[in-house]
Amino acid sequence: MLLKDLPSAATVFAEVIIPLAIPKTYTYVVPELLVAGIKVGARVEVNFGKNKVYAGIVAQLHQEAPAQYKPKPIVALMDETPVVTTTQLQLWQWISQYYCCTLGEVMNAALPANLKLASETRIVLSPLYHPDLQGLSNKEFTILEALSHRNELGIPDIQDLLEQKTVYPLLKSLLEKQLIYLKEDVIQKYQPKKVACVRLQAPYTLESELLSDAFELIKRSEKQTNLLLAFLQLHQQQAYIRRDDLYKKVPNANSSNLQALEKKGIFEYYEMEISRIRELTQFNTEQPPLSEQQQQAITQINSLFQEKNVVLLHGVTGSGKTRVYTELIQACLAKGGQALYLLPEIALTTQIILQLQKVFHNDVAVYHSKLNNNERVEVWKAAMAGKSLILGARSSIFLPFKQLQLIIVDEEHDPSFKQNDPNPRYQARDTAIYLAQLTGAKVLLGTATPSVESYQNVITQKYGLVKMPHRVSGVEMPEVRIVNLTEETKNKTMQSVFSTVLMEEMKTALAQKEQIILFQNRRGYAPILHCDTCGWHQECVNCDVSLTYHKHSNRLKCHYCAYTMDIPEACPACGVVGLSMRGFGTEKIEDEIKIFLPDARIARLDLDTARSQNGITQIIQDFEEHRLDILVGTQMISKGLDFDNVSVVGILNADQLLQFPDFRASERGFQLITQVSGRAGRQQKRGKVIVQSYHPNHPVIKEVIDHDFDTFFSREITERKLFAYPPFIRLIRITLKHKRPDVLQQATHHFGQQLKQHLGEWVIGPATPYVARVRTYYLLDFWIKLDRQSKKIQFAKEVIKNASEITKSQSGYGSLRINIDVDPM
DNA sequence: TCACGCCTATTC
DNA sequence: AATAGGCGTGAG
Repeated sequence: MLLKDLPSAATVFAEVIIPLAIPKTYTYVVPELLVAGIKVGARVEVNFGKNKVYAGIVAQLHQEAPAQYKPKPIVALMDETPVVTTTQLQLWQWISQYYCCTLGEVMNAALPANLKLASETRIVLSPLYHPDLQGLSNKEFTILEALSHRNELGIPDIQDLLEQKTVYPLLKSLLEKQLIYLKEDVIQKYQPKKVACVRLQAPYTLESELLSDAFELIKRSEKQTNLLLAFLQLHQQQAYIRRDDLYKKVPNANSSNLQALEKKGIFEYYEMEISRIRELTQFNTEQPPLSEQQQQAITQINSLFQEKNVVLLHGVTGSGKTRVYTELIQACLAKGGQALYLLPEIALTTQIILQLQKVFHNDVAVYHSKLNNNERVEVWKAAMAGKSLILGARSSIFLPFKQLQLIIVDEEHDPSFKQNDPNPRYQARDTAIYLAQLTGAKVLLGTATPSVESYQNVITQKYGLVKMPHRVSGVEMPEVRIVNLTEETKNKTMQSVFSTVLMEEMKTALAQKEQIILFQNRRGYAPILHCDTCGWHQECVNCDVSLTYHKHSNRLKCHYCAYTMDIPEACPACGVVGLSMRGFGTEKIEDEIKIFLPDARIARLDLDTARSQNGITQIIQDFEEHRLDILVGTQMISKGLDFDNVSVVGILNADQLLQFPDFRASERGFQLITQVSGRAGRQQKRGKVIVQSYHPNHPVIKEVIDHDFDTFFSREITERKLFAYPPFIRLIRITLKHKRPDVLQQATHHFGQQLKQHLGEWVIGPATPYVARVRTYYLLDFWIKLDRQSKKIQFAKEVIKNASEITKSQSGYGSLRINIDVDPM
């Protein structure tokens, strides 16, 4: 070995997180030139694999040379200051360990796309190319042809061009013939937003008397004079003047007028980097005074925070929890802390954003999935710079907080805090509690319907509890009435899907110009297209579910994958013409109301109507401002919306809400019905809730009617204990997926044996899940029930990881997918 | 005979 | 996750 190959004693190595689903960090040499500048938490450009370039995050720096291999060098540093704090790295580590996924997957979820880096192989034409070249294959020629028209192509472009996936051999041969080059570009994607602005040129300044000279200079041009006047006027209100603002102020001015001013040495143009975080111009700091109940709650929360890190605020719908939050946030900010306000994505409507912006002005930044990438980076940087309040959905726990002192998790019970599908399958509420431990912050969980887990933590004294049992300003809880659908059907008093009682209440409400919400947790028109003769019904070709009929598109749609198809004219099984519809969804309800109440203004809020951009906001705003009388919706309408004129809420089929195929059925049902009911009667008047059900004696329905959370909880917790479900045990679900059912069977057997060998009777399964095939993959589940000692849990996770490694490495099981879901919901 | 597709190992 | 290399199958 040559002397120069020997690592000197001072050689520095970096452990780098690569944004992929690979289990470890990778070790790179830090070239001597970069040693001084490299930092933990900063991004570095590294080569990975044969010819890939990634932006990795430095997780650790050390001097232990790896013995087994010669590490590659870091290509370049991408940041002078870290983009990720050490606290975040600790959080990532915890998530990857607790939720059984790789650090790379956490990194992918945590980092806004623009802070990641794209390694895009671009193909460029070589000057050696000539159109008359001989000896090229058709495909090679096609590529070169395309390149001579466009000067650059990506791999996906070429795949599209040739309509085939494997293009690499072709490119390789072209590379060997030196007809193309590869341009391996690492592209920095984030671009600050810039706007064209105008300022005074030296020697002119705002106050100087020289300005009169300027006016003198342009006195013959009315437009130029107006422009200068407009400029001075705008300067009273804002720090910088956009060119577009000037045009708005002086509508008849054009660019030649401005250019004239520039030529005369009065104005000059410059590019200003502006923030994409929308700035609010209207201020209104006045908050309503605290009610006695709110004041008490705040006092209790603060005193509980002395001894507990987490407090549960159990306040009925309409008790004014938000006002309590704002008070606590203000106190936190006053101490120089940052606060994070987490809530379900769908509840992040303009309603709550505006409400908080009115109090906190530009101290609020909003972070959610609808932001574009540049906006995300700006919120990221704002958080790092110490932005006071971040309002955000699930993923905002990943922001780089500097001084986090308070986390509020609103609608704490909401299942959407759990990410279910791609890794990391994390529960944002639980992760937030861990994050708070890292930063020394306090956590307030707020809800009208606490999750069984959280409430059990109250019972065991782990969390503090504060109650707000009354609605603001003495409004009564809504009156909940139950309608027995079995009887109504028997007595033929149903009008389509509406009972007489509901119909009458709706008519009364409309007559008094009050609004109505109808809740049906099923979208589409009819969930089943059914042949009455032979019993056939249409299933999805990719999944084990029946297709839902959507009237709007007049097609059958799968709610698990993207599949849609035309309606068969006749039954494909027996040939009888005329299939009938079974069941009903939001779309049908909307249609039916139009028949019975033709004058009512109706809108529908579900995944189908909300998909179109701004859909949700528009519909909610219309409803708020009384341009609509009736809102029909799925569970979307149950989340954090406050309307002040709703007097009737109808739940069309409560049984459906109690039929979730798992142990959380009752909990979900109780939460949904209570939350939807809570939309009724919020200002002066007591609202009415009509619950239609075939099983009016179901205990959960009784408990909802009585607004009796305590009875619900004690009954539910007894059952959870009896049947060994969370919160008494810890649950891990492992799903195995394969396109071929026989292979899946074998692999599952193999995998199950290993699990059972180490975990014994803790392993349940394999069991066929509720939907046994999704997107052409067959599924089988294992459930692991563990007692809550952390040692055992850690051991079980190791066993699961090993078993999946071993099973996947077995020949024939290469394309087997194994998903591990810790604390599934 | 080579091209394509499927499977497997590997990535510092 | 991405991808190169190994090996088995099919049309010229």
